[in-house]
Amino acid sequence: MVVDDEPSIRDLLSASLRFSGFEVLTAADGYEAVEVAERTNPDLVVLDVMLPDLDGFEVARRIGVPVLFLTARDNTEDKIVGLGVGDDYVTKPFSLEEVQARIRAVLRRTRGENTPASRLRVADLELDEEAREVWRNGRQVRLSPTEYKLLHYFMSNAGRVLSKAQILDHVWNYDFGGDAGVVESYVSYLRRKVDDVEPRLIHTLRSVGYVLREPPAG
Amino acid sequence: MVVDDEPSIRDLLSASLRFSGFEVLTAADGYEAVEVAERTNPDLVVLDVMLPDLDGFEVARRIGVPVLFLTARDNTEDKIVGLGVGDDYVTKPFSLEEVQARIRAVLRRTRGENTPASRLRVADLELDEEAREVWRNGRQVRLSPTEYKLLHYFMSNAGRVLSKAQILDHVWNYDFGGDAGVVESYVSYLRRKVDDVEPRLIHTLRSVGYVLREPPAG
DNA sequence: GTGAGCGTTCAGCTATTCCTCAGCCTCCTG
DNA sequence: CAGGAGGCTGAGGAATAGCTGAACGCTCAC
Repeated sequence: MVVDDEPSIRDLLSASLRFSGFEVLTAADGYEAVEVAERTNPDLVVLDVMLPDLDGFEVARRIGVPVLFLTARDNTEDKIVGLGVGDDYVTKPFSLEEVQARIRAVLRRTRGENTPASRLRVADLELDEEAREVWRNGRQVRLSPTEYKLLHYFMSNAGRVLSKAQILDHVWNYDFGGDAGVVESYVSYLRRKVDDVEPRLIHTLRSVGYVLREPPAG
Repeated sequence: MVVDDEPSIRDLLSASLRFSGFEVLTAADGYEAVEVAERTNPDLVVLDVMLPDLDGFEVARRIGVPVLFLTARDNTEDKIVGLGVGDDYVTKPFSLEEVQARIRAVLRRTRGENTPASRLRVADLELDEEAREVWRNGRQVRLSPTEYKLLHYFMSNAGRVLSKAQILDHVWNYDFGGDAGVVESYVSYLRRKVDDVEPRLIHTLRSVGYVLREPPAG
């Protein structure tokens, strides 16, 4: 369930989550959130701390399911203490990759240990979501947060062609004002760090985008 | 079994204990506690001294299973010590690490000596829960209470990435109002005391958190 | 009362990271 | 083959997260 009073945020999140295969309900304020949660018992609630009526914490306390808080990065950032066990928070403005990663982490934590180890693999490139580690050709690679998010996006969409605009929308914060040049920079960083051996996995499709995939045998 | 009339405390404790693998029942007042305890015969009861109906001492007397008392840091604390009731106690506000440590200690004591010596180990870093002793590289290290709790939390979650918020929620009291800077300070203390030799075990994941683990061979 | 140990805050410093930009390269087209 | 659009990447400046020494109270034991 997604709870935010700003429709743009609500739509952004629910569309992105639905696309990733989640079933999503939404609520625009605290009372509606409590009501819907009690009726449907969602697995997880993405919850803005700042709601017009009830405080986000109050909502969380009342509905008693795992929560991922959304909070502004201003003065109150550090006030997010007293999270329930397994809960987490993300600061606005966020990136969709960030939110989805946190959601999966919370679900993994609260659903118990039966969740399979989350490990993405394409050829000899491996990414461990839990440990946040990346390996290429048996060698561990150190990535900065943005590099990691970008590679994660590539790997969870391996074989799919991604335009720079798509990449920007998922990996960068939703308020990012710059142009797509930054994507080129980070693709360049990634190539140097994880794609400097054969077979090359990150391919440029001129004036279309990029794709990460194992080249065909031929 | 967790007995407290405040829902937030009840939820905090039961979620945390469930996550650690305990089976948890809850009760909100004294009569319910006695009733549930008689029916289910729990291994241990975490019991608030101050209940709306029955006195916590009275509940403990009636149900006759090992008890960990929760109490305010006031004269009832002295009462517990004076009466010699209960098997141990923790003062509110507590930290989850504290409560879990006490629970395990009580269970170890009341279940007899068959419990294996609880000793955590990561590389040449060792922690003896019973003796509350820490060794690195064959050398014993003296830690303050908070340093010990933090290291214990790290070691029981070795290999798992922990955010500062998570650390704050487990190691610090639930009413702690400060910001996450204090975690950085304590990580710094720990590094100086137990992580000043190779291989380094406490690793910073910038803008994500920390992880304690043996660095991979690669 | 006094001193030691402890918890917490804070500020200066360092290292990392992010982003922009400009120049060069590559590919495509005519 | 010339030109241009699109792409690549090194350099650099600004912002940020994290580290740590120092200071300040608080508690507790003596």
